[in-house]
Amino acid sequence: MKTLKYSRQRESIKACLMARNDHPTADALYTSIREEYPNISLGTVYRNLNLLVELGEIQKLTCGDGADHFDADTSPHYHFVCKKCGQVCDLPLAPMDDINHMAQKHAEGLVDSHKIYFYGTCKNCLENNC
Amino acid sequence: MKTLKYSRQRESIKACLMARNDHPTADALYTSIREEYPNISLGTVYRNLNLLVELGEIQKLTCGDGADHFDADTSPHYHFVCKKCGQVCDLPLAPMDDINHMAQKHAEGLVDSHKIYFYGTCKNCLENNC
DNA sequence: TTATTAAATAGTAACAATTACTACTATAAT
DNA sequence: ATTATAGTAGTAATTGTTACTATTTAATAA
Repeated sequence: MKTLKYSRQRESIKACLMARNDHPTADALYTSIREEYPNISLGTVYRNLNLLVELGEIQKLTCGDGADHFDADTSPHYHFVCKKCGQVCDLPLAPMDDINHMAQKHAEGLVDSHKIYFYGTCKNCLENNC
Repeated sequence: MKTLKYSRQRESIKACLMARNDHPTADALYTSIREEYPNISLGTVYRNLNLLVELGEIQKLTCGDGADHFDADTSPHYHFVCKKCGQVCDLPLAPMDDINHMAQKHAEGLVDSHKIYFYGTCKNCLENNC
């Protein structure tokens, strides 16, 4: 089997993601990591992000703006997406554990998880009439 | 302003989407429309799908499998995505009108809509041990 | 330590989904 | 019919992401 080997790049990617409370795309993360590791490869960022998702250490958000976003917080919570500026942020709404069961009653297959994305206009865009 | 002009291609795209209860990608729709219009262009399919989304006549689903899916039913309802085979289908769970308000209490911006994707294994994949 | 093995990397090429461009066609209003 | 303009087909370009390859690096054992 394939044993995981330490890499400072992977550590840096995870640390960098944990340090921010926005939910950056792979490319945005790549840009900020290059400040510390100027010649890290974009492929390395993508590969490690996917690996970390598989390991369950981070999660991937697909909110509909073309690029995937990443979140170091894997505990169940929801996200708000601004339709004007595209920012993605946490929405501290209590996780609805019951809705998988509610959905299960109406589903033919086996439901094991769900994602909710709320859409609207963020505070900043409201104030600046974007 | 830009006045909308009739096009048989657009009609066909909408009719074709309404006729199916799966939620095809642009490319899948393109394939089936070509049976009737053998030289319709993929760009035309994309352009019209986006136009119909803007007009609010159909909706776009971004469930995380790389390609966008389209749904002719714009009434509020949710979707189930099979993690094995990737099929996307309706989940006839009563729309939760209240959760926008619940989310609003915890959001800084203005919440106006939400999408829920349920994930799991579809009936067919369960039966066939996919 | 050094040698060995396999995982990870940088850099680049390839890929898939989508959009943009352009010359031409079709619709609708005069 | 004429004209103005939206829409199309076909293709090129763009974007986000993955695959490939030669080289480097981490873990393990001699």
